[in-house]
Parts: sequence; structure tokens; C-alpha cells
Amino acid sequence: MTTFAELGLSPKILAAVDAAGYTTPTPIQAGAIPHALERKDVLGIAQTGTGKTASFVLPMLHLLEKGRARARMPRTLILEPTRELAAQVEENFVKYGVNHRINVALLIGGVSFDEQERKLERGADVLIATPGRLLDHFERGKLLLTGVEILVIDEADRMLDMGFIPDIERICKLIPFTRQTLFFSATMPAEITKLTEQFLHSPARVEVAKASTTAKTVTQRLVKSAKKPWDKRAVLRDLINAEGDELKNAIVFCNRKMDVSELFRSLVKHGFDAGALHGDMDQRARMTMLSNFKDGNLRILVASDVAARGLDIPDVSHVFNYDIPIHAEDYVHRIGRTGRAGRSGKAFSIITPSDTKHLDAIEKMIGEKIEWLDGDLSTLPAQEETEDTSRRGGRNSRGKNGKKPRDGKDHKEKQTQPRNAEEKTADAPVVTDISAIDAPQPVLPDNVSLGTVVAQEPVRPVPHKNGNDERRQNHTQNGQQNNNKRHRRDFDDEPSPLGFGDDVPAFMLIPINI
DNA sequence: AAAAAAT
Repeated sequence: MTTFAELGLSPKILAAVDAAGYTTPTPIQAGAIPHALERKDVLGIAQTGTGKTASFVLPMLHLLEKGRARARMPRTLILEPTRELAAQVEENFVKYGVNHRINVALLIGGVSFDEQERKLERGADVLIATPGRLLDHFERGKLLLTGVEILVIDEADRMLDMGFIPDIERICKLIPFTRQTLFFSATMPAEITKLTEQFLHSPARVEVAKASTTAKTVTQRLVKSAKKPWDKRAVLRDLINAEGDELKNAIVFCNRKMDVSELFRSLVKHGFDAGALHGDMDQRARMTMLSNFKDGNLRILVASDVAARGLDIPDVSHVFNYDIPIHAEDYVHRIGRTGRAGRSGKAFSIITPSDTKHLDAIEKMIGEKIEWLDGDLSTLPAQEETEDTSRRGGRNSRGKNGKKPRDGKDHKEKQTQPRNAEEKTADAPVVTDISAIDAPQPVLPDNVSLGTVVAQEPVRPVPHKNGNDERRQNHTQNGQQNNNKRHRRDFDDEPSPLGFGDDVPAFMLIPINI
């Protein structure tokens, strides 16, 4: 079996790898590193969790040992689809670069430009960036890409999903033809193949066996539930409680950011050690949540698919699909967060009657039927509910009289009853303001989870620019860094209006059909 | 039925 020493890496790097506790390269590392050291282009086809990051970080460190960076002219560039992934790659440079003197700059959105600019000015050996912020710096003239010797494009298929390909093409064209390109993708759809033909020069193709779609070490179960949020939340709480001490830490996936916030607040209210992670949260809160979870200071992380792929969170004991993913491949990515490195893991998916289509697609894709934990949907107690009130009725009632739905009679008994029952059991510290999730947070001691701290230190409201505003609105501590794309309601223990509440402008009540 | 990413 190959060792790292045989790959041709410098002594400094070997020492760092050794110190990090690694002795044997993974297949993608053994395959890609020698080619990368020969300055050849590499096309790496590998899933996350295969040691892909080190397969470009290590040879990059080797090649950076000669020469120095000049101001505003980074020597290497790594493109990542999400901010968390970019930050994770930076951590790898810290880990493997302990014996090197290299400047690394992380260019991601959601944080201030100043420090990023300072690092560019000082001369960066390695630039790790998400496409948007990189182009932003470029357009501001803070950055010259003409000195880039190595370009890494990571998670290319995900970049495609996210609509980044035009940005990637643009960035590639700004970098000299003579560069070396290391290109990684988990899958090779036609668009990605086209991109590699365009930007790679006779690449060495390194493909590692696709980790069997769902690791054998993961126990998968389906759990039936009625479709109302409070039903699903109760099912989830029962599941978590039933797992007891076996559940060391868990990621709970929701399909929508709003549901992440809602479920997070509900779990905290019910006394669970929970945190939230989604793309509309303030960047600092995102980072804090993730690092607390990684460090074991947070037991349950409720997340959108921002956490589904690539994030290196070792040793997650449980994954819950609070919502079954809409795209079958996301199921594999999500449950792949557990059962890593041969450890055992459990993945529970909550299934409601309207989820059967997506479930079928998932089972078809993974080529197996997933077992039900406690009887399939046919054993679900009948719901006397029909189409009427829950969605359309509720919305119309608000539209017509402009009242909050909780005041009206439109809500059935059935709907308010269980919700109240749930609320009564609340005994945990309560997060008093939704902006606590979305606004900048004070720096927290490492051993304190964000969920707990925000309960003690609610974010103070800041007056609106116009001063006279009594309506609820988003507030941040200093007016900057508001990533919210839509109005967020305050957290007040009650179902509250999602829109303007009582202040709906007349024109907004005109029905539209698009 | 969504999420992600520049502001």
C-alpha cells in the first residue's frame, strides 16, 4: 500500500500530515497527488468524504514552497460553492501548512471586505473563494488574477446546481492559459464534461469508486407522520427521546429555511440542545453554530441543504430528515453525514402521506426499500381533514379581513388544539427574538451553544432609519449585515402573520395569477 | 414543494 512518503511530497508536508495523524493516503489522494506534483491538470471524480480536499491542498503546499506572493496577485485560487466549504478548506491549509509560511485569504460573502482586502494587499499565496465575492473584489480592482499558477475548482457539479457556471467560466478566462487546473466533481453531467473540455488541458483523470450509494454502516428507517408541522415536530421529538444516549449528535434536515428556523425554535423551547444553520442566517451565526456543533457543544443541528454536502463533520450519530428531500440524490448526501469512516449511524426520515412520490424516487435511486420503523403510512390514524382550511382557507381569511389568522375562526379546533398542547410543555429557555438567529451575535465562549446564549442576551431592537416606525421589522445590531431576503417575524410563542399582519396595503390584496 | 451565492 502506498504511503504519503511515496507520493513525492516535501518533508515539511509529510511532517504536518504525520502530526495530523494520517499515514496512508486515500485513493483519490494517491491518484491525484503525483499528477498534481508533475504540474498536470487533474480531473478528480470523487464524492466528499473521500479525502478530496487534501488531494489538492497537499500538492499546492508543495508547489508554493518556491516563490512569494505579490500584492493583489494571488498565486493560487480555489473556488468553492458555499461559504462553509471555503472556510473548511482554509482550515485544511492551517492544519497541513503548520510548517509553511504562507498567506491564505478567504474571500466569502456575508463578512466585511476590509480584512479580506488587507490580506489581498499583503499578497496571498492561496485564495479560497466563493464566486460572487471573488468577482466583487475583482470588479473593485483589488485583485489581479494574472499571477494565478494553480486553479482549483471544487464541487463542480454543485456549482452547476447553484447556477455558478457562468461565473466560473468568467473567472477561468481571467486566469492565464498557462496555469495548472485541478477540477473536482462528484458526478459528470454533460455540462460539467463540456466545462472540463473547455478549461482542462489533457488532464489526468482520477476516479474513485463511488462510495456505495448508502453506506452499509447506516441504519435507515422511515417514520410515518401526519403532515401538519406540529405532528411532525412531535414525531421528531419522540424519535430523539427514544434514541436516548445513543444519540450523541444529530443533524435534522428541513427543505426550507423557514422551517429550519421554526423547528429550531420549537426544539429549543422543548428543552433540546439545538442550533440552526441555513443560508439566510448571519454569517457569524452560521460559523458559530457550525463550530459549536463540530466541537460537540451543540447536540442537534437543524439545517437546510447548505449542510447536506461536503461539510466535514466527523462522527454524527444520527441524521433526521424532518422533510424528505425533493431531489433523490440529496437523500444520499444527507444521510452520508452519518456512518462515516466505518462508524455506525442512524438515519430516520419522517414520511407524510404527501411524500410518497419523493420516497418512491429515493428508493428507486438507492435500489432498495427502506424499512419502516413502526408500520407504514397505511397504519397512520386517519386524518379527517380535507383540502379546505389549512392552506387556502387560512390565507384567504387573512386576505379578506386583514386579520391575523389566530384571531379568526377560520382555524379549526384541530389545528389549534395540538399546537397549544405543545406550547404548554415548554420549559426550556426561550429564544425571544427571531433576529437572534439572523442577526450578528456577540462572540461566544467556545463551550456555550448559541441557542443558550441568545436566550440570555436578546438582541436589542434598533430604531428604523425613519425613526417613527412602530411596525415590527428586522433589526441588526449595527445596521450592516442583514442578509434577510424577506420579512421575518419576531418570535412570540404564537402563530403570527407572515406578511404585513394588520397593515396590508390594499394593492397587495388584489389576487394575481401568473 | 428548495437551497445556495454579491449587495
